Amino acid sequence: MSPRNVERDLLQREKRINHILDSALETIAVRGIGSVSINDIAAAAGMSIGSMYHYFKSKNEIISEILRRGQTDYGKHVTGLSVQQGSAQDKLFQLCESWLALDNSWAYTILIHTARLSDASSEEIRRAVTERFTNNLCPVASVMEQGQRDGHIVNGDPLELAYYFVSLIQGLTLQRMPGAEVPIQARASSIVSLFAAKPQL
Amino acid sequence: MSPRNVERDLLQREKRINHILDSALETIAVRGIGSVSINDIAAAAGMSIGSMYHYFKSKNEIISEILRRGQTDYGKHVTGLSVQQGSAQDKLFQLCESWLALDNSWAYTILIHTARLSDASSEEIRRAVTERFTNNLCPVASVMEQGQRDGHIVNGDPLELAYYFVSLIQGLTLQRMPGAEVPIQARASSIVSLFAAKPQL
Amino acid sequence: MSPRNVERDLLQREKRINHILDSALETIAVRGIGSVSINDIAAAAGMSIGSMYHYFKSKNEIISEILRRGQTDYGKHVTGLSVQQGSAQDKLFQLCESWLALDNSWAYTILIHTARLSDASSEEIRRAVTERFTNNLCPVASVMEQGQRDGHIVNGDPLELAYYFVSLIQGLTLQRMPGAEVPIQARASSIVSLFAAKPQL
Amino acid sequence: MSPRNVERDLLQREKRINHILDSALETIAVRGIGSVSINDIAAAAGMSIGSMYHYFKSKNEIISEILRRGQTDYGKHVTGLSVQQGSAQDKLFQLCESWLALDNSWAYTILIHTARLSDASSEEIRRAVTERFTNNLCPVASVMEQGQRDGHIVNGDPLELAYYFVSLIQGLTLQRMPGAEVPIQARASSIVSLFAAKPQL
DNA sequence: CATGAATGAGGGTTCATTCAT
DNA sequence: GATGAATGAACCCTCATTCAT
Repeated sequence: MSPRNVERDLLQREKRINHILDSALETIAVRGIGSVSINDIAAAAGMSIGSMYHYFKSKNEIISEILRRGQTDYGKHVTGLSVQQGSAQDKLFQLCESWLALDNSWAYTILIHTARLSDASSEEIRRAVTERFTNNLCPVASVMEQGQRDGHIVNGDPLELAYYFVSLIQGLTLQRMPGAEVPIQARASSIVSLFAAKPQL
Repeated sequence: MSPRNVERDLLQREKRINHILDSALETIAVRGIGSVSINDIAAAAGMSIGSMYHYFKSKNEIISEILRRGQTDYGKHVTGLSVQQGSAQDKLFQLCESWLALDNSWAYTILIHTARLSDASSEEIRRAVTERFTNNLCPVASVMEQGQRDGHIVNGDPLELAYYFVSLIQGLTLQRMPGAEVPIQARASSIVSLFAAKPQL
Repeated sequence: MSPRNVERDLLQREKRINHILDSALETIAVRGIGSVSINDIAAAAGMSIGSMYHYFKSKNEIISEILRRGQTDYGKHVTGLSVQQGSAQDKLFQLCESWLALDNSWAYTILIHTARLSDASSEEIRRAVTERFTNNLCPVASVMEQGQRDGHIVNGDPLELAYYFVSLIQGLTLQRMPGAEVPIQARASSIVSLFAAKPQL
Repeated sequence: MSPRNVERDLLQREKRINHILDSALETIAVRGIGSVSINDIAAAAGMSIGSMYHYFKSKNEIISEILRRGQTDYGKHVTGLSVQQGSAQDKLFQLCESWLALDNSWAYTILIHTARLSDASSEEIRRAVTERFTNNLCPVASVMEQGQRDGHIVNGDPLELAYYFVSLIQGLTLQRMPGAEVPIQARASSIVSLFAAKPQL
């Protein structure tokens, strides 16, 4: 009736959506994306199947939204990092560490890769994921640039270096799938040092 | 007793098996591993569903065999490379190039990652894939070692360096999924140079 | 060419048929009729699937033949028993004992019941089995009659008594399915005594 | 929260479950347990295949439930009979009559036997059926005991006598499979008289 | 809005039977 | 005769989605 009710309803809706997405991500992280059904997500969110379809058009949209949220959050995070005080190496080191930690971000990375690899996800999802991935390279590239200006980072196109850096990290993340871990330790300092400037004799 | 040419039958069987595996790989490469059904594979191979089960115990076994074949072949390839004449840098360069080329090996890499990521593949498959992956790191590590002896490759545990090198390449491969390609060029020479020795001043 | 070869061929064929039937019965006895495939029978007989269809028109015919053989053999056995020397009670006792023993005859009984119960067996099989079953009651009925003449067996239509006797035994056999045995001991002497004459006061 | 009438839903669910079980039993009675598919049961119940799996976890569970219901109902029936007024012979007579009538109980008996014989039913089902069968012997045994106290029933372990009595009835039931009936009339009075006391001279 | 029963296409798998060799 | 590869219909079961309540 009153505008306040409408507003409150919208807030309520937003909260529900976030709750569903959180529950879904949690479930997917534990059980894998392929074997998670709408039923499972609904159960995890403590809601009915029907409600899922009030908030999302399809299962695909849920996955899509999880990815969008995750990548957007990561984008903010890495952008924040890039404009911080500190050396480029420190920033790359932090990025490495936070990625190699097997926390939430890890589940996101796996999910992102799965989404891009899987034909279960639509062409549209795959394109959007890739686009955001590419955009998220920019802050890393600017860190590389900063490092080059300071003489700490190897020469070359900063975006290309960022591309290698992120691909390396993501490649490593893949090797750490629970239940199929490669028994080799990855160390952030070693990784960063690969990108260190090579002084000319 | 047996009026059939047993030897020829065995050859025929082997040929059929290879044909199925090839068809399956091709189909998976195009359509993705998750949504490829036995039906699809049978159609691609030009055979009936029932025939699939003459040659393989289950769909899982087909996937499993594709992976085994691919990883074994790659293992031979990289081992051969490691014992060749030539500088370590050349060898890494060749490895890069052959990987970044979007040929068959690319489809294998995707398949391997998907298999490791997907909960559709059984625990057993994931473990076997990871084990072979780890074993295949050894020849690369020996190339790293050779390079270090020659003063061309950066210091550090050779196996760890190999781990980074391969992860980097594989990470890049992921970014090149058809239909979702990151619009950045990866260049083998740049990648190899990350692993180049850093002369001390 | 020569008549002797034809004759020998026929003998060979008969031997093969018996071999198949024996192997099939053995397999069925162990694994149950429902889960035994032509493939299994062929393997047990050490022959090829194709050969099965040289000797039998269908799987149904194999089952059918096993039943026919088994019931015919049993018919001979019980007829022999009925014309032997000895008291009616002794004969019934022997019949009981041989039936309650968990030997080959037990597997036949189960098979017969399964065939009669199962819709997997055709109407035709079921009718044939029932007809042979009914015929095989006659020798038992004649034993009952003998017992009545001697004053040892209860009054009543001998065929009806035989029907009860055999049904009782068969009912008991069912209760002794391996893996689902009723934990009560059946004793031949008690069973026979149910059919003992009831002296009038 | 829930705009639906929860209580009515639960009632509806119960009704549906019973409807499915009834339809399934009917279908099985006509077509046999082995060749009844989920499809058949769904068709008989006028529902979709998917719905079956809303109400039951598996085909096995449907069979299991039919058996449980049937045996439990029978257990109540026979227990009620055993504590009624009347002579033991009357009670056995009634039991015989109700069993030999080719009504619903007949289908249950066949189903029970088939379940115990068939390897299609799981080990678990077979065990449960047998256990309930054994328990259901007790009321019959107590009738036997009553008869012995009154001097109307033959001597011997009451449970063993009950075992024979029930096995006899069940054996007879088997001989009356529609389409394969043994052409001999079974009469309740004759059967009961087999268990009558045998006066000592 | 909330609910969960209903749907049915599609998944992997089995197996009796046929037939070219 | 002997063989076993090939077939394809049928099995049980899953699950994204719809819709009456």
